[in-house]
This record gives sequence, structure tokens and C-alpha cells, in this order.
Amino acid sequence: MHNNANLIPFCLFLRKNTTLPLQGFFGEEVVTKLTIMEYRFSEIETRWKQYWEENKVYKVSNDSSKPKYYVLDMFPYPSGAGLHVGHPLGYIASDIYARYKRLNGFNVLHPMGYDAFGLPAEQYAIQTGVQPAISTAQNIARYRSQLDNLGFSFDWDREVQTSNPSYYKWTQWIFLQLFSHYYDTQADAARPISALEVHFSRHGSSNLNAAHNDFDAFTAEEWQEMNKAEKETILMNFRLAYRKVTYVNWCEALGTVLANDEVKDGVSERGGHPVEKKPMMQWSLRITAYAERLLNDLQTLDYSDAMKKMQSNWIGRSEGARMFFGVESSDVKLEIFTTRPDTLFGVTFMVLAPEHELVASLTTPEQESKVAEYLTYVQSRSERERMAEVKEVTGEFLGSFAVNPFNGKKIPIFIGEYVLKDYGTGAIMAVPSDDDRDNLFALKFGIEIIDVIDKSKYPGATRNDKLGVMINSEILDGMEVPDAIEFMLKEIENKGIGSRQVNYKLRDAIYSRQRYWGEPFPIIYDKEGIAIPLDEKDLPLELPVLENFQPASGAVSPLARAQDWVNLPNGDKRETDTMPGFAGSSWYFLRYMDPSNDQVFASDDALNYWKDVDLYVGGTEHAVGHLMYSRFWHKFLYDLGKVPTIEPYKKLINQGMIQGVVESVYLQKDKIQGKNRFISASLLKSEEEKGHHFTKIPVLVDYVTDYGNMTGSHLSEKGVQQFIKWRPEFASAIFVSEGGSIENGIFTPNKEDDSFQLITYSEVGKMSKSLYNVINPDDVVSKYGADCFRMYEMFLGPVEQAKPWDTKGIDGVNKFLRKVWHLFRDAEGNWLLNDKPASLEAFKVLHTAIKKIQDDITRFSFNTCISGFMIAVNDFQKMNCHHKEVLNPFLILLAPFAPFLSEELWQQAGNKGSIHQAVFPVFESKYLEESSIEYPVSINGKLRATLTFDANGGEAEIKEAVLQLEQIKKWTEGQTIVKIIVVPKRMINIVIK
RNA sequence: GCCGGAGUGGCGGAAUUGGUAGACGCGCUGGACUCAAAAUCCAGUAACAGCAAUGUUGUGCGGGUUCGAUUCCCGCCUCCGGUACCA
Repeated sequence: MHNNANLIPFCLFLRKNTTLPLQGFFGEEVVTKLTIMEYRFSEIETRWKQYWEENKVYKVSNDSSKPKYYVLDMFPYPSGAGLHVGHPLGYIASDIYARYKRLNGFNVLHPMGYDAFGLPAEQYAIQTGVQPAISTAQNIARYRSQLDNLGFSFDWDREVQTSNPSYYKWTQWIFLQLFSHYYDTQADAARPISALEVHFSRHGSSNLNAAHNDFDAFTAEEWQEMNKAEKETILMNFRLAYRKVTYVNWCEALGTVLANDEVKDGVSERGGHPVEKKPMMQWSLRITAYAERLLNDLQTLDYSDAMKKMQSNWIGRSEGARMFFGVESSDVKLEIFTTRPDTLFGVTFMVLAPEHELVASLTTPEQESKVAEYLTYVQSRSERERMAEVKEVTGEFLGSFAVNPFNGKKIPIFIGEYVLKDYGTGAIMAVPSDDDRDNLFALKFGIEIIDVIDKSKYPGATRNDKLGVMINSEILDGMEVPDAIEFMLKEIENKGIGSRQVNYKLRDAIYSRQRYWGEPFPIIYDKEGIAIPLDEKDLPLELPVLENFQPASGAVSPLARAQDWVNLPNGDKRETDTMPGFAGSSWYFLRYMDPSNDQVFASDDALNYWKDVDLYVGGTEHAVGHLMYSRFWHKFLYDLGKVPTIEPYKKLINQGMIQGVVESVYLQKDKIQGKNRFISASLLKSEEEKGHHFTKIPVLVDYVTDYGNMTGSHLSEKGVQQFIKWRPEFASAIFVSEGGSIENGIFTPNKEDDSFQLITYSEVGKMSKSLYNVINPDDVVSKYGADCFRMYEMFLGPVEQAKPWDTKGIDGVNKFLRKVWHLFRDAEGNWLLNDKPASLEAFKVLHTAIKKIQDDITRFSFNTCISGFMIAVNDFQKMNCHHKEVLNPFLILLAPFAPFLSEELWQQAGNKGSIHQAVFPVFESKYLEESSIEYPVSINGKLRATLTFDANGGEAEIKEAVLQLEQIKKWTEGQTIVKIIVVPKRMINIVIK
């Protein structure tokens, strides 16, 4: 609409018969003059972009006397699709905030980089053979130009890319630190593994305070006699990065293992492929050691309550008892975890996870075949099936009996799918009276149910609530549930059959991926299979270039093919798995502080100056993945004394997703005489009544004409032609609208005057290539300019809120920016700047705006902030006010290319130096002070009048004045005034009877 | 199921501490300028009744507290997000 090519003839036409003399029409001079008059954003933006780059306007120094402020965006994964309009939402918000802080005298670190390792680049390589390094570099270049188009104030000299060896050198380095440390549960900190070796050689495995996997106890003497391999095996159970056979989420389609947060609803988050549980030898990170700190320190953070809740649910702390049940005529002790020791007298059976290691030994000969059958059934089921049929209880009796340690009762032992191998001990005591699942199980297998809690005192309490009075429980009878829990915990410890235990849902993070495009592990295996860390001086261990990216068979990384790389001259072999996506992103914010340091990941000076991220902006989808991992790594680095703060991100804002509008046409599922048939959405109901079924086919929004006021869109005849061109498989389809149908491109109307309008179905959904609703910010920018795009995205609604992209309102913002431009230009396009002091009224408008903009930015409310800006400009325009005082740098926060400003105008207005050194204007309340204030006066809540009172009058004075007023006397005549409520500067209410 | 969040005009949304509900923008209606259109400017725009002044109703539904409730409390409904055999 406003690109230059169209503008010149348009302007000529515009002025043709109005103010210009006819002979000037085609003259050079007139054309030039006319074009100056328009707000030509692309010219302005290009000029500023160049200026910013040449002068490194946004370069930040680590050496400053100013206070620091760190504004961080979650860095993007540079996918082949490029940025869509949803991505910049958070970047725009954080950019406004960063600029605001800069104008307020802070030294602001506001960097950007790329999370460049990951699956899509590798999948692309598998399909096309293009090296991931090359496609990633191309994608990054595209992202960069898209970002540059939007006018962000990033310091690009600090850019990081996680796939760059100079970056992942330090990712590998941190891994080595995790490998060489264990978690001291007494000191509540990570400690060098060497300290543990000293302990072992003195005390063996007794008196240990260390987070660990299961291992067999040993004495100091035994330790000293162990060979290196045996010692390493023991130590592996303590390292914060350790290798172990674990039940992992194996995704066959992706050929790799996935972390818990990468699996959603039983399928992979990327690609939606099925996932199965499989025991595999994997590297893991002992994040569970930090569970308590990750949970407790949430309190110190300025995150939304929802975010904190999500994280604490994911950590899933529960308190209870770990205790042993004996098994009848056997030495086996069955260990269980329960949060309800109060219900011990209601236990009528035990359930083990099917994978539990005691299953075989507890199975009696007569039950053997049945158990085997059940195990086969369990193995045949995918994760997805298991999750889908939650209500269905399955299980099998093992034939053995456990013994209740409190009353000696015989309890049958079952296995069942609903008990999970990797939570608690993988075994439970089942109390059918007070647990829904146990109850279902008991009903299905006809097991006794003993009521142990009388809930009659608590109407509405469910089976799972910890409420009621104990019954049928011998020593506990008559106690309230919480007291009984406490009592039994003590009893269990007294009897020596168990102890208090805190359990977490959080699992250790699986850290191996059988993929190519990730950080190689700095680990070598010797002939005995002992994992040996690389020396720090040998980092980075660079990823070798591969020709073939196909996943290798047998759950091995494609890296195994790089024989030269894998096999070392002395016969040792390198680890061939790579690190997961979250490795590089767990610490990138630290690298920005000192991005090119090759001695340390960041210097102490840099770390001590920047400390932590003051404001972090990003999507909620990272709530339990990235955020948890990076908090964990940060705490670990803190334990090592490498970072000065216990938390990485002080304040977190989650921007909402920008969704797309998905327009679809209804396609009949069953073909009629071999032909596809599309119908208008308006006909859907009647067609369905005829017994037809339909499916939705997304159509390109460009083909869809908006009805304007009405909801819904439609395909015209032309739209159908375009649709067919784009989907040739539907060339011979029939398109049925209310007015008639199209077949083979020919429209047959029902009646003479009927037109063709195929109503589409529109809904809000993801912005995605496959739904043909992706909107590229570049297109919006070339049409309206970056300032307009940025302001419009902010104006759309609260940053935190999800909303569909809709260009309907963008004209309002565009109009506004042109208005601002014209505020400082005369009819000839010359600068318009009044030197005389502005009126008090203008100052009032200005300071109202300053206050509002300041308040709104502080509370991250950019939509209302822009409203305030708009009001001010409208007022200035009405006052015809072009005074220099009005020219304030707060404008460039919201529209950084500031079409209405320029360096020279800024200086003409009497300012020294560059506009980029401007400071945010100081709000002066004196301009808003009133000598008198208008009060709405209500009687019994009903608005009666607006009366003016002295602004300096106190409440008592106003009350007095109200009573003296003739009008009031008239209105309240014959009634008793109960009281007068004066809300200062707001309203007056008189209560009468 | 459980845990969060939200529900306000034709639409996006505002109301910061309980104080004139609907700011700002879109859309729509009318007007000015124009032979005309576009652009721009002005006015109107929650619903209902009325020529109007004005009145009545109104923030998902039902109740409550209060002089006064979009805001606080109790009970429902709907939508969105997270999570799910977690013992």
C-alpha cells in the first residue's frame, strides 16, 4: 500500500485537482516535494538500521559505572520455516523494556543468539544430505535478517550459537564438572568426587551423606582392595553425571531416547511419534539431588504463580514412609513407599510393578504360567495404550503372601500395570478403602476391603482426602487422620521396619541422545569399558563431519560410523551418543556476559558485574524443561563457586502464543460417483442430517474474502479457481454453495441472480506451515513498517495472553504513526518545531503520558501504554502543538525507528548529543495538579450531579461544603442523612433514609 | 480426575487499592472537504424505551457482604492451559 513504487503516481493523482497548479503534474520538482510529505517508513528504517550498525549504538560494555540490568529473551531454534509473526511478540516486549531501562540510566545487557543443535536440522540432513552445519547457518542468516527488520536493540557482538565449538567447549566443560562431582546431602552442595574416594578409603560406604543410585555396601578394606574398574563402578553411582541402565523413553521413529519433558501424551513432542519404555545404558544427570532446592528457591523468584505451580507439580514432593513388609516363609523383604501409614490396618494386598526385580522370586510355581502370560501382555502394550486406558485395572496374583508387620495378617502379592517401576520403590501396599485405584483393583479381583476411616464427620470428603477418624485400626482407633499419620511414622521408626522419606516425582534427566547433531560427550571408554573424561585442555571435542546421517541400527548414534573418530590409536573408543537439546540452552545466558573468552566460560569480572538475568521473557512451553534444567545447572555452578547467585532468572514473563486463523472447507468423506464434493459451511447441518460425513481441508487465507462485519469467510468463484490450481487433485471436485455449484470450473446458479459463495469454517489454531496460515513478519513490515508492526503486536492485548493474529486493527496503528509524523511536519514536509514554551495544557498532556507510559511499562502492560501514547498525540494534534517540549524520547521506546524524529530534529530542539543518549523524561506532578476537582455526587448510589470543590480541601471540608449546597438540601429534603462518604479525588456518596 | 487461568459491546481489549463500567483501537452510521472516489477531519456508537431531556437493564449463571461489587465471599456453568495410574 505504501511502498515507494506505488506512491508517486498515487500522490499525483491525489493532488490533481486540488491545491497544485496543473502544469506541475509531471514535473520532477513537484514529484519530489509530494513524496517527502508522506511518511515513508522504509526509507527511515533503512537509514536508522545502517546508522545503528555503523555506530554500534547498542554495543554494551562490561566496564561501566552505571547499574546493570540484564534483559534476556529465550533464544530461538533456527528452523527452516523462519520466524512467523508469533515469535517476535516476546522480543518486542523485552526490547521496549530494555530501551526503557537504558533511558533510565542502566547499562543494559540485551543479547540474542541461537539454540542451534537439534533434531529438525538432522532430519532435514537425512532427507536431503545437506550438512546440518550448513542448513543451520542458512537458517541463522535468515533469522538474523528477519530480526534486523524489526528494530531490536540487541548487542549482536555478543551473539552465541550453541553448535559453535567455541561455545560447546564450555557445555562439555560443565558436563565434565558434573561428572567429577557428587552431591553432599549434609552440606547441601556439590562436592568433588575425590572427597568421596577419601571417605570410602577411610569408612567404606558407612556414614555416607551423598545422593546415589542403589549399590551394595562395602567396607574401607574392601574399597582399598578393589581394582580401578570396580572402584569406578561404585563411583558411577554417585556422580552428578552418571551412566546407568535405566528404563527410558525410546522413540523408534526418531531413533533416540527422550527426556520426560520431551514426551507428551505418550508420543514424542517433536513429530508425535510413539514412545516405548525400554531399559538402556544411558548417561543421566542427577537433577533429583537438587529437587529440594529447586522447589524451595521458587519462593525467592518473581515468576507467575502458574509457572511456580507447574514447576512444583513437576518436582512433585510428597512426604511419607519407606518401609519393609516381610514375605511369608521367605527372607525376602518387600520395600514400599506410602504417604498413608495411617491406613496400615486397611492393607489387604500388595502390588508390584511388572518390571520389579522380585517378581520372579515371588511367583509360585502354580502361578508361573499366568504371570508369564500377564507379563507378555504388559510388554505388548505401548505407553500410549497404557495411558489411554487408565480406568481399566489389570494385574495378576503372584501366589506369595506378605505379612503385615503390625498385625501379622497374610496379604496376597500381585503385580499390576498401575504401579510404576520408577516411582517410589516400584511396590505399594494397597488400601482399597482409601485409594481409588486400589479400590478398583480389589473390586475386580474380589479382594477384601476394610474400612479404616470414618468420614461421617466430613461430608463431601472423598476416598483420597486425608480426613476422618480412624476405625478398625487397633492402636489408632479414634485418632484423627493427620495425628494417626504422625503416630504411625514414629511407630514404624521405633519398630525399625522403615523410616520417614520424602519422595519426588522428578526423575533424573536422561542425557544421552542417539543422534548426530548435538554436543559430543568428552568421554572415552578404555578396554575395560571404564568411562574416562577428556582433559580440559583437549576441549572442545569437535563433532566430526559425517556423510550419512541415517540413524544407525541397534540404538546407536550415527556417530558410530565415524570409525576414525571413534577408535583411538591405543584401542580406546569415544562415546558416540551426543548431548540433548537442553545442554546448550542450560547456561547460554552466562556466555553472553563474556562471549569470546577462551580461558573460562565467562570471566569472574563479567559474572560479578552482570550476576544474573533481571528479566527473562519466553514461552510457557519451557516451564518444566529448559527452566528446570538451567536452574539446576546454575545451582551446580554456584556450588562450585563459579557463579555469584543461586538462581539464574530473577523475574520471568511468559508471553502468550500468537495463533493463526485456520480457514477450512468441508469435504464430504464419501465420494459421490467417484467425485470429491465440497460444501459451504452454511449447508453443513442439512447435509449431516442427510447422513453425510465431512472432513475439514485447510485453505490458504489469501483466497478467503472477509465478510467484514459478519463472522466467517468465503471462497468466491475466483477463490475456487485458485484453490484448484493449488490442489490439482481436487480439479474435478464439485463445490456446493447455497447459490449454486461449481463443477469443472463452471458455475451453475440455482436461481438466475444467485452468486457463488462457499462459506468456510474458521477457527483459531496453531500457526503452522501445514495449515497455510503462517504470516511472515517481513511481509507485514514491508507493507506497514517495523514500528507499525511492533506497536500493533503490543497493542493487540496483554503480552501474557494468547491471541489469534488478525490484521484488522493494524490500520489504526498505521494511521496513528502517520499522525505522529505529521505532528512535526508542515504541509510542505518541512520540520515543524516551535521554540516558544508550550502551554500549561500541553504540559499537562505530556506529563499525563509520561506517568502512564512509565507505570504501564513497569507493570508490563504495553497495550494500555500505547493507548496512553495515542491519547497524548491526539491531544497535541487538537491543540496544534509542535513544541519542542513535546518531543520526548519515550516515543522511541514504542516505535524505535521513530519516524517523526531524527538526530537533527533532536538537536534542533536544543538537546546535546545523540538521541541514543537520551534519558527518560522525569514526571512532574505539578503539571497534573488541579486547583479544583469535579466530584460526581450520588445519593444512595445514584448519580445526581457533578460538583466542583477545592482540590486542597480535606474530607471534612468537602462534607461540610456538600451539606451547605442548596441543591443537596433540595434533594435530601425531608430525609435523614445517614452519612456522607467522600473518596478523595473520586466521588461523593450521600446515604439517606 | 487433579492443579492453574479466564469469561466485559459487533470485534481486540481497558478499568492499577471496592468508587462515574466499556479507556484506546477496529468496525459501523452520519456529516465536512470533493464533480466524484481515496485520504483526512468532525460527530455518534452497550441494550431497551423515547423526538428529546431522561429512564430501565447491563461485566458467564444463582446467591451473599457493602452506601457502593467487573473487583471480595459461597455455590454452579463454559472455555483455555498444565498434568495424569506418583502410592
